[in-house]
Amino acid sequence: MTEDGNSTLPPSRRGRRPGASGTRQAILDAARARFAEDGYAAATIRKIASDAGVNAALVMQFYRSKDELFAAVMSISPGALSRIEQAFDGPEQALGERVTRAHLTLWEGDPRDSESLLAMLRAAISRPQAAAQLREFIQARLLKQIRPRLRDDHDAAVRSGLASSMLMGVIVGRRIVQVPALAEEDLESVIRRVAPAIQTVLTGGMEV
Amino acid sequence: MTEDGNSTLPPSRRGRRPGASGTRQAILDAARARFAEDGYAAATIRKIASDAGVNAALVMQFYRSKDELFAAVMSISPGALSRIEQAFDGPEQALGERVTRAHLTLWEGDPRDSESLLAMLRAAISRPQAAAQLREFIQARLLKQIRPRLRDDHDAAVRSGLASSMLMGVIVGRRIVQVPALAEEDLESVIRRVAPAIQTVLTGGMEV
DNA sequence: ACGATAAATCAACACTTGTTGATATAAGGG
DNA sequence: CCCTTATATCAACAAGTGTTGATTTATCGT
Repeated sequence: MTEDGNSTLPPSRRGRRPGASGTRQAILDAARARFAEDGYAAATIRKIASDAGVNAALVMQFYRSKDELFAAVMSISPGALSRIEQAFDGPEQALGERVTRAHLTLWEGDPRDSESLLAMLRAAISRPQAAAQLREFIQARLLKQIRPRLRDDHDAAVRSGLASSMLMGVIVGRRIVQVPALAEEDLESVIRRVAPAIQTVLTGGMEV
Repeated sequence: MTEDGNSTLPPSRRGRRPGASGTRQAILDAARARFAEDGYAAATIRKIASDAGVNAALVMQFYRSKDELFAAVMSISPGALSRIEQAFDGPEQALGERVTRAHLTLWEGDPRDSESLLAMLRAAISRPQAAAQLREFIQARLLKQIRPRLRDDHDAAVRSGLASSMLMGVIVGRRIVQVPALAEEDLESVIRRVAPAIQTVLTGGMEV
């Protein structure tokens, strides 16, 4: 006994930890979850650091500011985006159903994407920068796809903007405000109910 | 800057001001606008007080805490609510149009109401209390009206929840995210495009 | 006129936030 | 081995937050 071997003496928790840490990614994951759950303001650096099992100062050393950390979180995988774009291929008769499904599954699918989007949405409500990002997502990505299928640009912009906004509203109702009837309803059933309405907005007549 | 360097010495701006001030209402108005514009967290007592041309401590003396001030702001006038309820009277064929119009005009009408709703929506994203309030607004008020017109309760709840959420989404797109095509479009045109979709959600078939 | 009360400001507290500089430990190349 | 670099913690700052107690000035009932 009295032998101070190797195991009993790591008193100071300071300094670099042994092995490959992967801490940077852990911080990013914690940040994404926190931003999505609490919004930008309420998601403090200290909480994020704590979630990642790390000191707050380290977060600042990796990502230089809270803003840059947020920016690092705000990205949607190209794969998810292409899945949305593909939704526009096919018979126009089922356009609403495909667009609705693509949207809702993106917003409720892989946390890597859905949490980013939720965070973006939450932040868009309090931060102009995030609002601009979401605006671009809603506008450019969808408009690019919808435009060729509709008559004139202005019409296409309004229709696609409305469709995106309404689908976004469904997400807000389900995930944020958590209207009981919506939050409990399963995704497939929601899609079945919403799709015809989106179809109406996208292709339905209004000039009648 | 803006230092008033007049030579007369109007002694100490302290103490009660002459005349009936109406300051209490001014604080409430400033708070409503700030909460709607900045959200709960970013709307500081000091900013609200400054908007009302008053010291921050006075705000605390009138409304005892920031929470109570917020609660005081969160109320929609009975008149506005009854206007919404009336929207459900009439031929079912035009139900979507009336509900859409009632909603959108409420959300974009008298600032007394629309700012409260915007503030509620913004706050719902960061504060569970506000989320519950908005949930109740979306659910109870509308469900009570829609229920008699639809077959079973579950169906009615889901349909009315979806309609409200989608309309809320349109507001978010127009007022918060500010999707250009939507923000620029005038209200009447938006109603004309959205109404058929809401009609579809409320009364349209799904079992087909 | 007087005293109670309401309306207003001031100064400060206790706390949290993002951020920074110093320091400590590990990893890796020469 | 040493020296650089990446990883980690600690302590503290400056700014901003909601909130409070003391104080000053006007209003109103008696």
